[in-house]
Amino acid sequence: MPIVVDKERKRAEILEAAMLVFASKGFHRAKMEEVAAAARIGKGTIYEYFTSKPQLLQALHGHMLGKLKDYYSEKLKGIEEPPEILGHFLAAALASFREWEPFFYVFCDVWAEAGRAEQQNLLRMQLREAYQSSIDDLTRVVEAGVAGGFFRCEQPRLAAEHILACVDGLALHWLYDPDAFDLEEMTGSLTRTVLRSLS
Amino acid sequence: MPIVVDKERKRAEILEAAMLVFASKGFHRAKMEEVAAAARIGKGTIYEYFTSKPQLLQALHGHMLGKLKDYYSEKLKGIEEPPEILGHFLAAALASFREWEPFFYVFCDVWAEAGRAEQQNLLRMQLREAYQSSIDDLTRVVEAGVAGGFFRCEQPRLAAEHILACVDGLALHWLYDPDAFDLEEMTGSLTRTVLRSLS
Amino acid sequence: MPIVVDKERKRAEILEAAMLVFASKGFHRAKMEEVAAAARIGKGTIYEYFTSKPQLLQALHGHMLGKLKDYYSEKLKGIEEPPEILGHFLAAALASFREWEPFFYVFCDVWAEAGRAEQQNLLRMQLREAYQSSIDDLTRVVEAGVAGGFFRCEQPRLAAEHILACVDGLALHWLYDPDAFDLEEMTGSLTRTVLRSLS
Amino acid sequence: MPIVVDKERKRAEILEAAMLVFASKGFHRAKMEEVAAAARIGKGTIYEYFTSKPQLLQALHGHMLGKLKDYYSEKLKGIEEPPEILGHFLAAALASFREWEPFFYVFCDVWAEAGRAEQQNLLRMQLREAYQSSIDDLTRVVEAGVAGGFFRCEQPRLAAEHILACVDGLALHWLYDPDAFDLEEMTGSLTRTVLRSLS
DNA sequence: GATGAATGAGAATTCATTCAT
DNA sequence: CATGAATGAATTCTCATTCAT
Repeated sequence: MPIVVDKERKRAEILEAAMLVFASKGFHRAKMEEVAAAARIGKGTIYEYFTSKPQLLQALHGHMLGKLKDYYSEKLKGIEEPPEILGHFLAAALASFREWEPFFYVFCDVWAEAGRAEQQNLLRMQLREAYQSSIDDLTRVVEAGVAGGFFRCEQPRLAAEHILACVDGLALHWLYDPDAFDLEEMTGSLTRTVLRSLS
Repeated sequence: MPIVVDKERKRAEILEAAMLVFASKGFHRAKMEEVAAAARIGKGTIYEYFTSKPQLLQALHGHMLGKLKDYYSEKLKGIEEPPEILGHFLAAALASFREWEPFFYVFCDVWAEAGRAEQQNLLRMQLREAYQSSIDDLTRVVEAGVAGGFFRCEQPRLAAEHILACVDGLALHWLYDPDAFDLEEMTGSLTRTVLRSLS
Repeated sequence: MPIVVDKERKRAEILEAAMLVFASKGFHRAKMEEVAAAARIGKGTIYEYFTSKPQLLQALHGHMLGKLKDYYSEKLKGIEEPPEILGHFLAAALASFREWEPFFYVFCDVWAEAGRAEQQNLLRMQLREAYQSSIDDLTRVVEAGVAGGFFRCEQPRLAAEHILACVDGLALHWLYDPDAFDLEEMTGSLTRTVLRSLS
Repeated sequence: MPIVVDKERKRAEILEAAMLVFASKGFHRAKMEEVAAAARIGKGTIYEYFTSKPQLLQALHGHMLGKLKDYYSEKLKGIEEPPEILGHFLAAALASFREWEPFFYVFCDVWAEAGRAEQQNLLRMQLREAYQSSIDDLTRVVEAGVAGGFFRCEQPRLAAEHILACVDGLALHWLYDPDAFDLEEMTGSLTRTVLRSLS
């Protein structure tokens, strides 16, 4: 089914274009026309793939979540021991600040958009689910670590929350002040702190 | 004889109105007219106090930072021992999620706006300075704790970063999913984790 | 397949509409919406062809200069003898007061707008060039008349200035007081005076 | 009645301020507040002396006409012979281009404003009367010249029209292109042409 | 399916004017 | 009288979206 593949590819191209444009100009300042230009298609064509600008952002968000998931899968492939998983996760997370910087700018737009509850607010639901899912994954790692005798932790889910919150908070801080701290140094420091707090 | 007006008070009233309106509708969806209505003044009057909508957001951000500072001063008044300071700080921080919820919504707008560098981008600079200042304060607490024999910590500044990042990340998560965790439980858990990581 | 439009024709239609609207209400009192309505298009469409209201005026000015040029070319076609050229020119000029009355109203707006130097002030430059060009043309006629033994004139350029200034001044006066003088009578009188001053 | 004198003086000060502001920014771009600032009074005070912005322009126009009249009276004082009067008038007129440059900018605004007939349009009537009056004066000079045997002229009023139109046209041209011609040279040339055309 | 010309709802901002002091 | 804080009508310009081709 080559036509379907083609459609899928074009959709992805639009999303990539949207990401770059939204990241550099901000969701509200970016024009659909600019996204179209970046995707090398006509303005009207976007509407063949997405119903509206907010929906495009939501789709982009979903797309980004998927790419992040792939990124982590890749980085954590074959790693078995919970402490190691955590270490690699943190390293991957902090490394992503630089590698996926545009993502984080778009995330800020998502946060700003998802904030106010509206007609269903799919964006907010999507955000929530993504968070839940991440916490779930991380909680499982911590639990596995406890089960395997690596960690000691009475409330694994709360610990997972701490870890993820820390990563998000650092991302935000780093985004607005890349000189605030050294990413490599921070990776080491954070890993040590997290592992120590679980021992 | 010209009408005498407390310009400072009126300015503050507009800022309070802007905060509520921006928080509930989002910066971009909110109209200046709505802010004016909320402040019970005419549309044009806002421009006697602020030069533009973005500048109003920036001023609001500064206003909010000031109020948060006062809030923390109040909550930490008279507390001397570093571990206690940290505990009260964390309690105050998590309590502020609920108490100052509108602030956090506006912060999301600020993050989205501050992201893209424009004419100087005062917003970004203001954000950066506020962050630096918070980190400085927290670092000093950790250092005092080390000096007083309460804590052990080789890189107080990085520890301060961890703590602040964690708070911010939790705020964000809680904002979009108030059921994600119980605030009181989290306060205890976070305090324990932080204090343990410094012992 | 995109809609094919004769952009040039549409542009001209907007300019014609703008001329009528500006002429009847004045540049500053006319709304873009009125121009659009007169051109039977949507408000936003004007901005597909012109970047701003002042730019529309400038474009209109250029358009009018072109039409005036065509008008004179037409009126003077095939006339060879310098005295005859001058006579026909003056007749055409005074006749244009009535025929192109809207033009002159718009010229008043142009004069008022072009006055103050701003970002380059294309309007002023355009005005200057048009004037220069007219003076050049008229000077050449006078010179040809001198060369052909029809006229005696030591400073043809200054003479050309007199003639053109006289026409413009009369236009202005007639515009605000059509009863000030009889156009036909004035045409004869002016022609006689000009020709006598060159003999 | 010192109070009345004071009122009159203040009114004149506002008019002088308005002239400078209107001349430099244009009637429509100038703000009442700027006029007030230039007159060193409060914004509201203008309305104690003038009922509206258009009325201020109209009053200013009247004020300027008066000053011009005084200027010419002064320049032509004691001159009796019609040819000399004409010569001095033309010299004064062209000299005024430089000396009273702001006047001419404001005149452009007046032309643009007076153009469209509205509720009575006092401005237009004022303009017309001023023109009539000038033509009358000039006609009388020509007639006196004819009577005195200095000139030969069958239609003195039309001749007066030519002269005045020429001056106005030159003013306009010079205003937008001060390099178009040399004022002194033009004065001589114009005087010679005018006197010759009347001989 | 793709396009981009056309659209008009919508919002920020301006500024002449008013009027309480 | 003079003032300048307050106002809101008015207008430009933007841009997401539509739809004829």
